[in-house]
Amino acid sequence: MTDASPENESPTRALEKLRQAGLRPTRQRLALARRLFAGGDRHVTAERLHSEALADEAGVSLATVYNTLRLFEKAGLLRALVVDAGRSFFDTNTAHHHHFFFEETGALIDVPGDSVTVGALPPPPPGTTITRVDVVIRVTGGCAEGDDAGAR
Amino acid sequence: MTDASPENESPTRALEKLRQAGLRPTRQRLALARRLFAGGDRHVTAERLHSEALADEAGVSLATVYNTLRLFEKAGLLRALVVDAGRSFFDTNTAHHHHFFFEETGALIDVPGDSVTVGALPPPPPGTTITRVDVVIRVTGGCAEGDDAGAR
DNA sequence: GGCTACATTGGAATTGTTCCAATTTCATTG
DNA sequence: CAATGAAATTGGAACAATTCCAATGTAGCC
Repeated sequence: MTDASPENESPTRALEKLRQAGLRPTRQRLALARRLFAGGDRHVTAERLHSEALADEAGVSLATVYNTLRLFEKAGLLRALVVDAGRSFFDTNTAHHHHFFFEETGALIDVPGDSVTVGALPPPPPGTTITRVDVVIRVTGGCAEGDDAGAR
Repeated sequence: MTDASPENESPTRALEKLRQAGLRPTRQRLALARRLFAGGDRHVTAERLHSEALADEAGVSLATVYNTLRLFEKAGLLRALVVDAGRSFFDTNTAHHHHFFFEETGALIDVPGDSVTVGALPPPPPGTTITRVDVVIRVTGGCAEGDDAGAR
């Protein structure tokens, strides 16, 4: 990741995401967006993203990581989710889907495809609307290998 | 849930819970257990239980509330759940069930009966075992009235 | 009653996150 | 290309929830 090479596509994907959300493409945001959206779907904590981003040319402060993550979330680029006490994960997959959570390692991975089906939903309490249904499948054992394994 | 005691008074129920879990029935534990198990199912945060317990004759410190909640959880008397960033709820209903979460108020209530059915579960990642499946139905609007409404 | 192991406690320490005021960068316009 | 105002970034302080710790208190047993 030197200067923006015109023919390289990964830097462009990040930029596109920012444009699409109408956010000013600053150096820091690009660095973070690149880490978030370059590969496949990810589940990151702020701390982890920060420590990764320290390696990037443009240093990014922890405060900015938090600002940016919340910003991206508001812009619909990320989905926040809380599974474990005292930590938020940000999921780059904003489509409707569910998760496996490895209790030992604290890792989180997507449940493949539509292999979880929530049958009949109960009627929401009067006057309320369902915004989202989260299914978390907690598992133990095995050596979990999500993209966040070892984050604990 | 299994054995009905001869004289099920609320104070006794708490004592029974402690006995059944093999925990020493101290004044503080009894006070907390009474608040937790006297009525129907509850979802409390440590802070809330603490502020309630301050009204009891035997004052209970916040540290003890935390100790006790974790202890009760380990003993299977409570189930911890995390829905919102930075707060744990303790659920007195340890049976398998799911929740509505009111995004505005931060309240949590049980989903009635078995009205949520999780259809086919995906195979857990190799080498792991499913310990639990949590379904959280997030709702907005309406004036949420769980037993924790206003806790925010 | 006295012993010992376990409980409780206040307060300090930790952790994850937000807030804030000062500085830097971005994009625009002259 | 320099000046300019708005928006972004930053370090560090502030915060909230929780855990840790060492000192003190209590339950249950001989």
